[in-house]
Amino acid sequence: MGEDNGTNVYDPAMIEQKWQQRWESDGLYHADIDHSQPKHYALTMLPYPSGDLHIGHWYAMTPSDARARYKRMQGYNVMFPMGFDSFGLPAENAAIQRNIHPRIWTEKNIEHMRAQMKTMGAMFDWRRETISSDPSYYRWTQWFFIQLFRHGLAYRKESPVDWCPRCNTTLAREQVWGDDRHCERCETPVIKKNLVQWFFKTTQYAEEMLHYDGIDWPERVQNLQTNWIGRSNGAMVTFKTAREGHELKIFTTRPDTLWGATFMVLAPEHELVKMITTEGQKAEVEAYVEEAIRQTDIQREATDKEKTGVFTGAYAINPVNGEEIPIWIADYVLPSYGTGAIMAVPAHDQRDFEFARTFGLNIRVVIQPADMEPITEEEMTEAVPAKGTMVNSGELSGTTGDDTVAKVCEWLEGKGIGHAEVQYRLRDWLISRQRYWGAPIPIIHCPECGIIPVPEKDLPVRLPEDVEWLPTGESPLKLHPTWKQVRCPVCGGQAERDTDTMDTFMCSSWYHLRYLSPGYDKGPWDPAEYDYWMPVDTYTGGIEHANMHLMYTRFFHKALRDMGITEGHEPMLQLRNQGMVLGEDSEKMSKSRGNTVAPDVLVNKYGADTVRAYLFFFSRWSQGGPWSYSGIEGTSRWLRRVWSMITEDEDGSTQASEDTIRELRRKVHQTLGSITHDFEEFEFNTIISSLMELANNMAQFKREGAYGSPAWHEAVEIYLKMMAPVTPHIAEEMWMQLGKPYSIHTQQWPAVDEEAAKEDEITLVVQVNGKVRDRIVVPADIAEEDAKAIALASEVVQRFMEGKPARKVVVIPGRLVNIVV
RNA sequence: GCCGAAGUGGCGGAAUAGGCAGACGCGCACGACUCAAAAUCGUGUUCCCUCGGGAAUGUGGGUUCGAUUCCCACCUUCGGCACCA
Repeated sequence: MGEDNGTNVYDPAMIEQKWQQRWESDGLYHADIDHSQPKHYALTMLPYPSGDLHIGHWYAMTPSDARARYKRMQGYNVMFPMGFDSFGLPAENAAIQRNIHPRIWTEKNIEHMRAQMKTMGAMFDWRRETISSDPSYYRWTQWFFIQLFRHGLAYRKESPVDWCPRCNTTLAREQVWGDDRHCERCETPVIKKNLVQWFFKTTQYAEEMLHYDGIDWPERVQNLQTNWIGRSNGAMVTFKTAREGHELKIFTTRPDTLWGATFMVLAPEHELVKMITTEGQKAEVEAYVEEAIRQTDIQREATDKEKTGVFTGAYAINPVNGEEIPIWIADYVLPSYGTGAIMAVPAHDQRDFEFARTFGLNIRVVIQPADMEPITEEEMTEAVPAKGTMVNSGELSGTTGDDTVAKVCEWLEGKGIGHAEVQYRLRDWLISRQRYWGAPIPIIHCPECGIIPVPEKDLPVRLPEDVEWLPTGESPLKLHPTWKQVRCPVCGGQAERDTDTMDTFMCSSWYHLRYLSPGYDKGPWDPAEYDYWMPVDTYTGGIEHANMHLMYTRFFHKALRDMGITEGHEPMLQLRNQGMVLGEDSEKMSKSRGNTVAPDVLVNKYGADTVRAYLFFFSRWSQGGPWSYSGIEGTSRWLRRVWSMITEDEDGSTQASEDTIRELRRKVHQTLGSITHDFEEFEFNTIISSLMELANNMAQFKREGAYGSPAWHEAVEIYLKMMAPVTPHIAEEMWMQLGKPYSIHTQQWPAVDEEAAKEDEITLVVQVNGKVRDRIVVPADIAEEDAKAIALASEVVQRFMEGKPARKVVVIPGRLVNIVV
């Protein structure tokens, strides 16, 4: 063993480069269809090519890689692809600031990041690399748009949408964050604009997306998605205006309070406002509407502000009791939820209560909770939202119990004035972006024929190369002199292309499908590849995508399923989320804080294996946490120790005792058992601790003369196989130095020898009144009675029993005896 | 306000079908090697103590022979949603 010059020091830079080249030239990580093996599609979220790989990328990708490698050693045919989500704004900003074409900027970044990524030593099959800004990719993104359009799932409408004044584009609801409603990307507060935009009907799948049957996704993600979809049960009830008899539908979750409705409120934007406002109220109403629309969402949605509103002069008839009640408008009613109109029940809804008190409107109690004193309108200081017995509610007075709402719905239905209804908070997905660097929306606007999809044979609709960005902030596609000029595919007349591009989340909704066959040109993917690899077995990535990418991709899959394009109900069976690596100051890493950690520098100093191992080790993967430069020294030390333990001969000629050999094998197989479990559960930190612990034990056994024994050879072989997924280079190098067949990464994951792992002796813990008083080494299979006898015989135990008789003795076989006196 | 997650040594974190709290690592201390230092190796390291023990997993209760783990209430931190009818 050892190098020619006699020294054999661990030189990560040398061995990592060597093996990366060898693996690549051998195509060791190529994943091809092989029906003789079970498949495993492992996927980690693809990065945006920002230009520099940061430690967060390593944190997301290398554990995912280790898991994929483990699966491969378990006998699965594993595909682990990588690509780039390469459309998006930063490319365009670079174009504006530095006068580089977004395509060139993106290509350069991809090239650089690909090279950086290769230093990770991950098992990416680069033949399957997919780049979403490539025309061969966005051709199919556009094709999907057309399929959605044909199936009525893509539509255009004018509505008030969120506009980022800095990015000069509209944003989806999910991309507007925080109390100040800022742009997810540049943090500028958004404003509202009334624009005609394309939407996808995500709401059509709201109900289905609430169900997570058959998928193993974290509760947390399910929770976030469920909250975001925001299902609420209630009733739809039709009121009518008193004079003209206009229908006025409202949604309520409390139909049991219908008899307490003393007025109605419409959103200022409600279509009926103009029609019903009386001549006398017109001026006041118009002024209010104008003011409401002018306000920003933040001003308008501030929950702590005083209630404002205006009477329309009109009245509605409450269908449950025929009462005439006034119709007001107020900005606390949102146009975008329910029907944009409510019945107001001030006695039982705090918002309505405040409104009623501000404007002196009637309050009527119609619910009496069981555990409260009888409530009266005069004495109320706040609304009583609790459920209870219906009172003052005509023939339904006295109705009570958990099913009150259901009973009322049934009654409403019988009368033909309403029915049970479900509302969702989820909105349709706004996908139009007024920017250049995205997939052009493949639509032609013809003055004669209307909205016409680009014929599939004409796809892709390519982005023009010769573009310039004007300070107006408008999209170069709109300003381009000729690009939008096109013949209508139907009538042949002069028409115009849609100059908007698609939200990049559209590109990432199906990238996992393009990996199947990135070069395929007869369809978005090769059906044979689809049949073998789909669905994705394990998907890993950041939790921040719970309400964006992960919802869009589910929507996309379900929509395609209903068109007969995909199969199954979900695209990704198992999802796991990593946490975030923070700076040493426990703050989020950022250049402005100066607390970033550069992986390239670390790789140069320690080698990729150490960086990988430290990232696995320092915290629970799902949790993340602060980086530590002194912490990584510990993992570096561990790898150097393992290196010398395995590659250096032992000088001494001691012969290990049988006990030592037995103990060595026991530790090895016990560790194998726990590491196997940890790989299944994504518990990477304890994989490393177990490996460290075993290395400490093995070093001890080596000193005791175990070196060179069959048990030692077995231990080393198993040790290297367990290391292989986490530190692939050093494992491969030591494997080779031991003369084992290339490659360690194609070896079978070892099986636990249960017999070897079994303990012969255990330390029996003896407690008196629940406190540990003695520890006695006994045979592992000791009988309960014997354990009890030994425990009671202990001198220490007798001292603590103080001569009192044992009232009760609890024996947990193999663990402890608790004596109660 | 609503939904969810988390509180364990000086630090990062282990341990939950209820059974030895603090694995593993960092840091620190001491020792070996060295002229010396670094590196490396070894030993120790929750706190208090009258060296018999005692206390301790955010706080207070409860269930249990026994609770970091289960139940109730509260405090703190973080994430998401929020005039959503």
